[in-house]
Amino acid sequence: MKVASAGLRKRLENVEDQFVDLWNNMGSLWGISPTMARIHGLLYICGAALSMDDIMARLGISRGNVSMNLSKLVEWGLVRRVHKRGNRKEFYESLADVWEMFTLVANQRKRREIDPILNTLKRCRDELTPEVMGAQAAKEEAHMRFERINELLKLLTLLDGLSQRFFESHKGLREAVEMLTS
Amino acid sequence: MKVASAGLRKRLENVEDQFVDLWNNMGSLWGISPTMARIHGLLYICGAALSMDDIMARLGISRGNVSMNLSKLVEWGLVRRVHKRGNRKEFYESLADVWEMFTLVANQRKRREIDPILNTLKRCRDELTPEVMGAQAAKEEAHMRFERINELLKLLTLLDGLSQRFFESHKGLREAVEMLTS
DNA sequence: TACCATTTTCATATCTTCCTGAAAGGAATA
DNA sequence: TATTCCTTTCAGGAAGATATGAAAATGGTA
Repeated sequence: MKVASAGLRKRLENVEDQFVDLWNNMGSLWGISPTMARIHGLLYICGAALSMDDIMARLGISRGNVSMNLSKLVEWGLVRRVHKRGNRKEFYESLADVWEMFTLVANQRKRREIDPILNTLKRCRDELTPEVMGAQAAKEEAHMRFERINELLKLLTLLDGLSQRFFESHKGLREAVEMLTS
Repeated sequence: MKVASAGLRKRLENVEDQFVDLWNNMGSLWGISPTMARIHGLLYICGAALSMDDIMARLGISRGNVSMNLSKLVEWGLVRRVHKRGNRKEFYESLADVWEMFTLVANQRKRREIDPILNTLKRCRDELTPEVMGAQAAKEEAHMRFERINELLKLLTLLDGLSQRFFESHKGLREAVEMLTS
């Protein structure tokens, strides 16, 4: 019962720490480096605009590290820079809308990772067609490989379509909710 | 035009190499280590049962490495051991059904990674309820954090439900197809 | 049981990724 | 323009993840 009657500040910090740690682990799932995730986690859970020094102190991370990861977060669009008038420092704050955050990441990963994969797969498949291989394409070995690649393409295209549908805009969210509650 | 009239074997190897390489990159997406992915890629695209020596030779990987990664693949259920009678060696072959492979990985990652995250999140949320915090829970700072965690939980629970629906069984596949073609 | 073929394990080496701190760069103020 | 405050960059180092290869274990065969 060590936090039974702890001060508010202490309790909040306790929750924040747990959350940051959780976000840290989730990073790999989102394809985000752990430290980047921790910083973002802190900004999200605090809900306030923090300065680099705040973040350094709170997470025990060096200045350079914070700086680089913050710029990546800004690039991703998960975090935005905030100027406070009368203060030279820059502050940073996270998007507040989880759905927006999620679709941002999903769409970017699709573009950066999924689409290239689909293209390579198509190239592979095409190298096994009769147009390219001539009579050799009919050989069992070639045909089987063609089929396997094709199956994969069909599945990935399907998943791609689904994710488009759900993550492309805010409408997807509503649709998803309806789908599960109907 | 270097492969214009190449031998069948050579052409197949060429495609196989591309595919293995692609799989290697996809590994990170599936939460699978690159080498593990390469081995699995090779087994999938070849569609045959290969021995450890085959794999070592084809991918240029050491025996110990192949051994360890193969056992992980077997653990995951993506690859099965095959005994050929009259041959002491063990052979390994990949599942052939891409949908099955996908659901296997999805379900396992859910269990290993998503579920623990959901639990931690719930714990975090509960620490911010009036039951635990008393009057402090009403403070703006505490309430805001509670809301943010709750929003996140709602979204993740939704996504979790969707994935359940799609990846739990073969029915999910049909449903997904219908959804996109309707 | 002794032998041989094969696989597994694990200490060590290698590679990659990430982090630090100090120096350089920028931009607001005086 | 000089000064001050703050941020970015990056070479070098630390930590972590992977791979190797040889020794130990396993399990079939004679």
